[in-house]
Amino acid sequence: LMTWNIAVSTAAKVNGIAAALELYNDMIANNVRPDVVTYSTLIAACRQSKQWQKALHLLGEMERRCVAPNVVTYTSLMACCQEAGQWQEAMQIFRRMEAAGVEADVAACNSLMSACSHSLEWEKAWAVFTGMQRLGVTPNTRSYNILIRACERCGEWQRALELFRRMQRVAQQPASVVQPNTITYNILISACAKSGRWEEAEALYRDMRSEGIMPDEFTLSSLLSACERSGICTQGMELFEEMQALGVQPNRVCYNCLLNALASSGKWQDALTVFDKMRRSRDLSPDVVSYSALISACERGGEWQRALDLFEQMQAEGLQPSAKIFAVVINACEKGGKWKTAVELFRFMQACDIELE
RNA sequence: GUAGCCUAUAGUGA
Repeated sequence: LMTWNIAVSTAAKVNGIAAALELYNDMIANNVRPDVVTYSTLIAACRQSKQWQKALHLLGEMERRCVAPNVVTYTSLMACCQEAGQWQEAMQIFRRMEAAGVEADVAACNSLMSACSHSLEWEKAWAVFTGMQRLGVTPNTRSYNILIRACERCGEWQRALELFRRMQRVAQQPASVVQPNTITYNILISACAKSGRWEEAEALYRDMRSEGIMPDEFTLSSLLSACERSGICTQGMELFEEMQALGVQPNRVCYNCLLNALASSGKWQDALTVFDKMRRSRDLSPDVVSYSALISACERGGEWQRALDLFEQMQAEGLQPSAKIFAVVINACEKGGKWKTAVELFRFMQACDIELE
């Protein structure tokens, strides 16, 4: 049975829920009785493919086969309720769990809070957090992360910061299971990035470093995104180097963020350098976003010929120019007085069935 | 030795 369960789990991870369900059917055909682990694995896999209905169906099947769900099953089920507005379903599952006499643990509470967070119900998430004490459950790092994220999502920034401070205080207590981590800081930094608060983002990053918490690709891309929105790029370049020295391997998103920051500062030469480095030193192939940023940078610098060359180059690489890229290239040609080319591009765009906003 | 929670609207044109 355990061998089957391992196979189901592996199939779900590698080939998705459909493959896992096939194995499940094979189990039954071979007269192997699936247990609670089998079902929990399958239900957890439904989350990946956002198959909330399938998860519920599996719960029904469990009951039909007289397999009792445990706390892991319910937690996985609640984790399937992260589509907007499904917090009430998650609440129902939680109550059902309690009614079945299954005790909630910290993961179950976290899963419920997370469902509330995705439904933009920070007050509900908060109520769950408060209720944990009553259930004899101690909030952990993830609990705080979820609640901070819930507040941040709902625009309750002050509350998010207060929670963060509380988290830091709780972390000081002996044998505390709470410790701000990379994700905690990433949530806060990306919130700052979204509203272009570079200084605050940078300050958080410095705190993070002084606490000895390692940044990752998300930290870097969030900070670079903050740079872009604040029209700063030299500090972004520095951060890019600094993080590599710390062992962060910038991925494509990081490069794209840096390219965007350079583009919005009009640094097309630097953007070209970064673009080449992305290819050569990291072996990352540029995507439509990369080209979009680079072409914008050239357009802003009046480099219409270069913009056109890049436009051709991306197509030679099999990339389909987006509406934004067409707009930028056409604009570049107009600025360069290349009316004829601009008109040709416009026709080509229409032939590609792309419309401008 | 097998299953669950922060992980994806935590990060780029979107």
